[in-house]
Amino acid sequence: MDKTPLTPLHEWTPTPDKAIALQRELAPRVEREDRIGEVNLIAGVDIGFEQEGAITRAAVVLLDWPSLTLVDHVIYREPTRMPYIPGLLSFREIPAALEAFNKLSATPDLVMVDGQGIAHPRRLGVASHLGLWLDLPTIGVAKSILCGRHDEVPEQRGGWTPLSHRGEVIGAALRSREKVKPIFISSGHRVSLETSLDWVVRCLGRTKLPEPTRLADRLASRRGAMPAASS
DNA sequence: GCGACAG
DNA sequence: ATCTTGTCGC
Repeated sequence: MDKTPLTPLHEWTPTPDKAIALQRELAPRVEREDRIGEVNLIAGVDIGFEQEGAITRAAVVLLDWPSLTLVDHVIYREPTRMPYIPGLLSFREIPAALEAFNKLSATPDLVMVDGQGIAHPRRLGVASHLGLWLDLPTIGVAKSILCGRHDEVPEQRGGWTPLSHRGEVIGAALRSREKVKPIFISSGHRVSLETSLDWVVRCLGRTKLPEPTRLADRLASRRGAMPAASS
């Protein structure tokens, strides 16, 4: 495996062409097979914005497995560095996400990210990119598709259909809840698609999004209160 | 050249 | 992503 240090995004705001070149360079380093140990802590990550998008707000929640109890949570704010460009989302969100991660009280064994993993034009969505940086198993949990297509999704909860792009299965459309539009799961780093689906389903409450992502979402967008931390 | 387009 | 209240249905 390539051990070359990754380019530090926090001190570099790339132009679109440079960002794309970096994605092509990093994509081969993403591991799509399982390389995940015992899971006791699962993290959820999401980014929100304030003041017309001028401020980026990163939120990370840490949940205990299997109780799915909130163990810790962090919110980190900083000036927004880059505009949103489809396909280059990681360059806009990762710097803030990493800062939030550094303030976490413990290192998670698995991370669920709001966005695509390898279900990306160059196979390096935000979940994969973040996984490389953290060198942790990550799963992409997206609410809509960036690229790829799929057939009808089974109606029952837990049913899924492969998401394909250019003749390759890059993820899955998952019915996380009956009678609700599916969510899109893809391996981020060090977790296979099958294992990703297992974990997402196991973390589902009676809501559309799995707990890690759902809670990070609430924190990042300033809605509702967080369940009391246990300990 | 014409759409599509994570958050 | 964000602006935003109530409301229909399981």
